[in-house]
Amino acid sequence: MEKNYDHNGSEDKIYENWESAGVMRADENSAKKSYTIPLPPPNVTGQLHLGHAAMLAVEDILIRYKKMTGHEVLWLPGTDHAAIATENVVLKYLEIKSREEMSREGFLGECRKFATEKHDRIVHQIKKMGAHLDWSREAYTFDRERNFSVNWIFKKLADDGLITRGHRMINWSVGAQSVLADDEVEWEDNEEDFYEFWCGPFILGTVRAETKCADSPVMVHPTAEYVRAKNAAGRECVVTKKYFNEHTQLRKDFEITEIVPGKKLEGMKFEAETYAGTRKFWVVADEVIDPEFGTGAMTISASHSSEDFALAQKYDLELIQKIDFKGKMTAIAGLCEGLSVAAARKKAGEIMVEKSLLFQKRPHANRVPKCYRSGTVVEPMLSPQWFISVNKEFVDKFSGKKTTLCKLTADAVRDGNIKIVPKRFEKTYFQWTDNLRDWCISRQIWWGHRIPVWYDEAGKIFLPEKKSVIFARHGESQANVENVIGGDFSLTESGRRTAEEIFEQVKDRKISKIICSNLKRGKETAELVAGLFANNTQIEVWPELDEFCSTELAQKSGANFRRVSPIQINFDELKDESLDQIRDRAQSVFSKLQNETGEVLVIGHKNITAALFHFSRSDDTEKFVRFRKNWEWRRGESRDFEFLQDPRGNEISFFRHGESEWNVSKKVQGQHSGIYLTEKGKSQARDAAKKLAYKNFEKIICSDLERAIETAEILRTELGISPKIEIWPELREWGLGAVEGKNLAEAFGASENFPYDAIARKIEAGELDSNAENLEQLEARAHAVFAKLKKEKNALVVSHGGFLGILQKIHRDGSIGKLQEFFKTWKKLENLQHFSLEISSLTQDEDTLDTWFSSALWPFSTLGWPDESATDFQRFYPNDVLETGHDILTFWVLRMVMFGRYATGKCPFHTVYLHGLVCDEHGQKMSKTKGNGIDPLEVISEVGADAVRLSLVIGATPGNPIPLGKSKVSGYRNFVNKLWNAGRFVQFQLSESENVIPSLTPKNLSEKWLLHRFSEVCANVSQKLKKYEISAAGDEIYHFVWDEFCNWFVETSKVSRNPAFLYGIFLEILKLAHPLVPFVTEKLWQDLAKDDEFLIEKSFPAPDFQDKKSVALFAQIQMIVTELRKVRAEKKLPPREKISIHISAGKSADEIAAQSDLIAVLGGCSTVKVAEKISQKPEHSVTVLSEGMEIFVEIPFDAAAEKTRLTTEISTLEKSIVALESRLKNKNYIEKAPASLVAETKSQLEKNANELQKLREQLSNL
RNA sequence: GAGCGAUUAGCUCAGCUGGCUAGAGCGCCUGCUUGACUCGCAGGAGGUCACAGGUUCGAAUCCUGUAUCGCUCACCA
Repeated sequence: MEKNYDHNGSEDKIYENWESAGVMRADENSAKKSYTIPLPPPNVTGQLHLGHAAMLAVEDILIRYKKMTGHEVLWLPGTDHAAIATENVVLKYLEIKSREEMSREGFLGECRKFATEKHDRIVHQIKKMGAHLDWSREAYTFDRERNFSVNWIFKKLADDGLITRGHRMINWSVGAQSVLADDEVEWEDNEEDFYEFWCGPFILGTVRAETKCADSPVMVHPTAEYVRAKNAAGRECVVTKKYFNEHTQLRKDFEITEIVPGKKLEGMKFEAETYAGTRKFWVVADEVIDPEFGTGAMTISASHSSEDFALAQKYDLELIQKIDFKGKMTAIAGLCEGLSVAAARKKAGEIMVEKSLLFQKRPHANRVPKCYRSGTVVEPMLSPQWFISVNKEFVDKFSGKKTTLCKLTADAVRDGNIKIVPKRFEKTYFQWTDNLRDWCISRQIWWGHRIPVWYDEAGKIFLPEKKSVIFARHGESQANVENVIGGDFSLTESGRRTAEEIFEQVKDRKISKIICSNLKRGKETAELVAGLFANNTQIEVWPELDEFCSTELAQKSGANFRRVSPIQINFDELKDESLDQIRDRAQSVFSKLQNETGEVLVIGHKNITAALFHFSRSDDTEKFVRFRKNWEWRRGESRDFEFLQDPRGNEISFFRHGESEWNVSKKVQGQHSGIYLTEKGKSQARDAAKKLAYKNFEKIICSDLERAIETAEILRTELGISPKIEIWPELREWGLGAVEGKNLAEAFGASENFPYDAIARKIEAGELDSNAENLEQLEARAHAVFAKLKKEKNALVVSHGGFLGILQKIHRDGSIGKLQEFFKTWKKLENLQHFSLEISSLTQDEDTLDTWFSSALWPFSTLGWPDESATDFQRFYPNDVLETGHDILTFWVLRMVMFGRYATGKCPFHTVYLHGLVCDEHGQKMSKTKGNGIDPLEVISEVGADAVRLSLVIGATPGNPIPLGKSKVSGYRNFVNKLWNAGRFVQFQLSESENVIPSLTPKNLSEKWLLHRFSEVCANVSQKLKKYEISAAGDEIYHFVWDEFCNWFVETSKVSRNPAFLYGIFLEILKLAHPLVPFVTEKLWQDLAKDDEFLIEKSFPAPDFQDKKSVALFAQIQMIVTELRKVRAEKKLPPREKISIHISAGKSADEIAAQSDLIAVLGGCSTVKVAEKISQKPEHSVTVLSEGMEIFVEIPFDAAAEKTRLTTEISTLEKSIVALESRLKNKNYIEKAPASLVAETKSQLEKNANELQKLREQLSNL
């Protein structure tokens, strides 16, 4: 072993070993109690900083401790896509100013590439800290799985009416042409002109003179006193009394006519000139007006200030945009139109002077919001945004009670279900929950979860649709009986009966279609189930639903007739189809399913269905293998497969009326009325109705011709849901004029069923009479129908063959074009009874969601939610502890609680532990400009991760700044090295004997003492960790190892060698220290312990050894030794020079005498004589008192020096005696203080008095 | 402007529900090439616990006020 611990040589290797051995993976099947911490995901493009390091250290200690105390721990890692931050980094990296320089897809591609590249860096850095993370479950806030959760909760919120769209003030950076988050705005102190100008009789004040061109009401304070004054010229003036008194000019020129409390001003109306024209004003009183500020009156710029906007909403004022998004004045600014804000302000001032509106201009200290990126001014602007209504009531699915998101969030902490460490942050938490405003979740950036909202051309809003497909597993096949895997076998008798079981489960659903694989057992089951439905439901065979067991595997198991459970499938061995291929197949099935309408029943196979369930949300093949192992599906069992589907535009179904009398007699129908359906036509309508039953039509719209109305009525009756019928004459068949009623052959010279070609030719050629509709008319009618249909949703339209064709053609091509060509395809569709058209197409909202939206789901979106039956969710949710920096309590923690309670009904964790900001050793914030920043990776390579962890954890209390400096770090490096060297000592001792078996049986005094102390320390550490007093726990370990084990015990062990115990206790100490310093302890464990397991797999020590007597005796020995050392130091005796001592030890003489060897070695004595009482003090000796004993040390002494020593000791003793006595003299003390304390005081006094007595004797004997 | 926190040794900080002579690390001073470790060992000096009141038998600890510093939020027509 090296003399100094080489962290660089061992840490990475140890971590690799942990990882490859899989010790850090949480076993979802374990029976142990779970303990879960979600890792706050660092920015994927970020670098590890000390805040991360502190977070990792604290969480790792908790995780390792819990694991060693018998928990199944899951510490789930991941990264955050950090929307705005990443976008900015990528912009910089690409050296472009704005993302608009690229296409959306192109830019996102660059972001994705960049994020993937940087991902490995941050992950590597996290590993450097020794974090015991389950990398097999690594997640990313912007992957497919998380996107699914995001959309799911968005949909849920929307369904509960909690998502709204509204206007809201945003920070608009004119320079960057982008919205900024509040924390991206920098405030700059500025001295600006404060304009005070006339507005009718009022004098108003503002810095932003340019915005005062279209304000309407004048706001005053309701109870403040206003002065109404008039000058000789009749000019009126209304200002607060204070303002009036402060301005000599006003006092001089104006004469007070009236003093009015504000309320009387309310309702006052006047017309007044502004710099941009005359406007009407009225007066409103509101408390928000500060009568002390300015003139005590103001007007409202609703579109350019958030406070004003709030007022505008309160008083329902018109919103007038005065500045556009380019930072230029709009037309309302009159002469200032088109000017920049700064120029407009100057110009407005000049106009005010011209119009003598300006009363005065004075300097005013102001703070101006600036864009941190472009440095330009940030304008508050109004823009449409999406919100979560946090104060709106809804019915909580879990409690069944009415509540609000805000209440749910606050109550989680208020009811004690979540504890915040340190507690004082609960105040901050409540301060937020009590004043929570609607959460604006939309961001005008590209890198993020796109808002799952679509609009049609009319601006109507569409949300994703929840869709459910029923899956049922086929019945038992011959292969099951014969224990063969794969192959194409038929159902057994019992397998055939499974169909009835399936039917029972799904009979009440409106199944429109059954889909099955191309394998016999699937098809047969499907056929049997279909047969049980009265209307003989349609079956579709999808070969892509075939099971994926490989033929090789089938042969293997088939040949041996050995049962191979799917759980034993070695996915690497799948030769026929790789995991990647299975994934692609599952995903294509998924997208095909999305095109299905109505309720669909899929008869599936176990493995491919599992793949479908998994890969519909995820691309991760490794996770699929695990998922599959936990996924059970009984034969015949049905399950709902729920997913979200992008909305389609408004889809309208069209239906051609059934066969009419004239169809049979082959007469031209056109718009001729009085034609009715034949019996065949009626039954056609009834059949069709069955097929359309799943659609839940709200309305049937039909033309006003009898054959259509008749059809509509049959449909209505058959559909059984009584949609109303609306008659639209514009849905009539095209009008053919004079030929109507004639025989087809007669009219068009064609006897075929329906001579479209001939009709088309005639219409195009204009050969029909003027009563017939021409192409323009037809086209206009079709467009009118579409325009009207856009307002409908879920309607069924009953019209006529020819006109429906026109509608279809126009929908596809925009115009009729050549009818003949069109009818070539239409002919093929002649027998078609119905079709659907998407009347309007949808476009998705351009905006993305606030990063915190996806982060808020982190504690459960990583565990399989929204699938609440997911193994991980069942096993590891709720989480236990959420540990993070206190600065994001309100941003993140609060939102996790909100979404957690809302989406899962449970608090996502029970404890929130907040660490402080890491700062330098003088408490200064670390910053690049100050140059006091510390790069954790640099420090790790200098001193090792263990030392860094200790530095960040010890001496840090939750919520308070964590000071970190070089000296602190090197101090803990020294500790790690100390531990290492203790290990070296142990190894050296072991090398001196053969086959030492570690033992925890103490044989001598110091071993008993140490084991007793070790028991105490373990208990204390556990206690402290339970209370999250990590610093105190670390401190205790630090001092136990260094002071008690190294400095005392190792020294004593040199006196009486017992390698077995030394070995045993040292291994236990390694376990104790492991959560704190995992690397060095693991290294020592591997070097010393003869054990194949890693240290982390061992139990945290919890010995229960008590021996108070030995502890007391050892304390006496320690005192003696310390006193001797003091004497030696004072007398400057070199260690080589041994001393002789005599101890007068009273009753404990025998016990002390038994330890004289120990005293001799530790105290550097040549002889140690112990007696009950030594009556004669040896010559040339110094006397020291310790624990009621007298120790005579035989050394030449200097009487003068001895005198001063004794005098000072006497005086301190006297002082303490006075204090103790005065306490005991106090009656109240004796009566009110606890008896044990009083007794203790008494004995202390006695002891001190005794010592004082002896010291005085010694002094007099000198 | 509002809220929260801090003020303890030269420096950085512990001190949990009040209770022996207020602790640690670093630094400082004095010794020591003791056979695990100079990234060490032994010993030592150093504090009116910001200030002023109050509660209490008893206050660094609880309460009130003052001062200084820090953090967070809001941003003022």
